[in-house]
Amino acid sequence: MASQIGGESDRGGSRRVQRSQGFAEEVVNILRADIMSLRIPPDTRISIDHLARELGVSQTPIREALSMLEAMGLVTKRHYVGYCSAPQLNRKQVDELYEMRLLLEPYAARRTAQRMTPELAQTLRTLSDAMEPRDELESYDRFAQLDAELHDAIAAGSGNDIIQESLARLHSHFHIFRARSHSEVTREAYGEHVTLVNALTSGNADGAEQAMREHIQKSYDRLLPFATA
Amino acid sequence: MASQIGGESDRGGSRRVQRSQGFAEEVVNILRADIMSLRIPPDTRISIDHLARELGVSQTPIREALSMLEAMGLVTKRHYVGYCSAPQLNRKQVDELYEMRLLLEPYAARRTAQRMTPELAQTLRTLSDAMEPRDELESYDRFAQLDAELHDAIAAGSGNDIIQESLARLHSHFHIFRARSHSEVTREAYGEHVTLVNALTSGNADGAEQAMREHIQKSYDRLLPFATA
DNA sequence: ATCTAAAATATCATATAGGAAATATGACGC
DNA sequence: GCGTCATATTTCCTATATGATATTTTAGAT
Repeated sequence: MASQIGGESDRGGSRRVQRSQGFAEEVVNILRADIMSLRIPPDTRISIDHLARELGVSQTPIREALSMLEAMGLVTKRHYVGYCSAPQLNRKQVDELYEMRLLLEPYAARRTAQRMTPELAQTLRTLSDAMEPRDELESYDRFAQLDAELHDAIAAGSGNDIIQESLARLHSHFHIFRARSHSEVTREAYGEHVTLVNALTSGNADGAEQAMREHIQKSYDRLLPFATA
Repeated sequence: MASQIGGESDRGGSRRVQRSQGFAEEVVNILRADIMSLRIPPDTRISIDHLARELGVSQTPIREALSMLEAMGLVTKRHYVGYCSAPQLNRKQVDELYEMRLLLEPYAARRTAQRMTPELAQTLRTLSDAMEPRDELESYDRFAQLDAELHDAIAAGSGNDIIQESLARLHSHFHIFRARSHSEVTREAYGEHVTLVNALTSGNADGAEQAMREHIQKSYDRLLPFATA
């Protein structure tokens, strides 16, 4: 078994949930952030009552939150055993993920280019600029966050909410796999993003579709060496 | 307010849950079946404690089940108000759904044709044959069920589990929209399915992809007259 | 008669308690 | 020393109780 999450040791008992809408939703946000940031490593037990004590709420909202995360595929459940964060993606799953991204994202980029507005162009440029690798010490977490926002903005720009939502779901699964990557990776990706955003903001549908396709393929090539199984 | 689900009147108090894995999972299956079969109409209140009394379990597993269904998008939740079955899909959502199907399913059909096995060919033929409109009185529910199984079998045949799962999710949303349809619709769809299965089982990748594309487009044309908003 | 406002009710949200299963611990025999 | 079995503990699963909020009903005034 891997390490245990939910014990009294981590987080020093600080971070309490604050009632915004409901406890369950807040717990979902906390756990999703913890899982996607790898603060909770993959395939790690998540104890209900430890978590309840740590967050200072009862077990009921915790169970609701874990049920939702289970439906999202971010945690798994075994009867009378408990919840686990989702395991690492294996090689086959990474292949499948990129196969699907290649079907959806280039098309979304094409549609977004066709529907481009000045406001969206500004948003894309801002995101792309923020990813410029000016500081070598910049964390990969930040890069991953901005990368996710950029791809989500492009998906949203396509006007198809269902595709956008599906891609967001894929991305959350994908996060579990990502490696803490090196500066050359972010530098390469930056250049591809610039090419992509240029095609998008100029309304070049063919160019945007092609740039997205190449970007995803190169992203796959960069990622593959880190594949475990 | 629309009608109320969960009262003591419907189902005559028969159908009790039987412990197989956990109550929550069983409740999810019951509610999903009820929603997809339109036994629970769209946009209908789902009361927690009524449901708990009806199924003979406490509120906790009910809440877990509803949380999962909410994450799946089959029910919506408002704080301190309760759960509702998802509303009808509007015109835009139907368009988006078919736009995405056209991206995934023809490709899946192509891959499935390339990977065809005798066992899968037999399965597809069996499903296709079962949908032959021999009996005019046959229920549309049964047709929809077989149609879902056929498309799922093709998606599974592609070898890409993530695409298969995504399509299954789309399909469950789609069920909410479907109209109780007429015999000519099932007859048309049957012919298209035969063409599709023939291309698939003969390993004709181009033909399968094209047949799937045309089938989905025609399915869209058949469905559109029923779009509400 | 209609509209407003306050009380009553129904339902949700959370907390707590007890029973059931699985896992961890330790003793015993080989 | 190693494997097996019984016990103890942990953790989960379900049920029930309490408090909070929205909705409905009802009483009163205009």
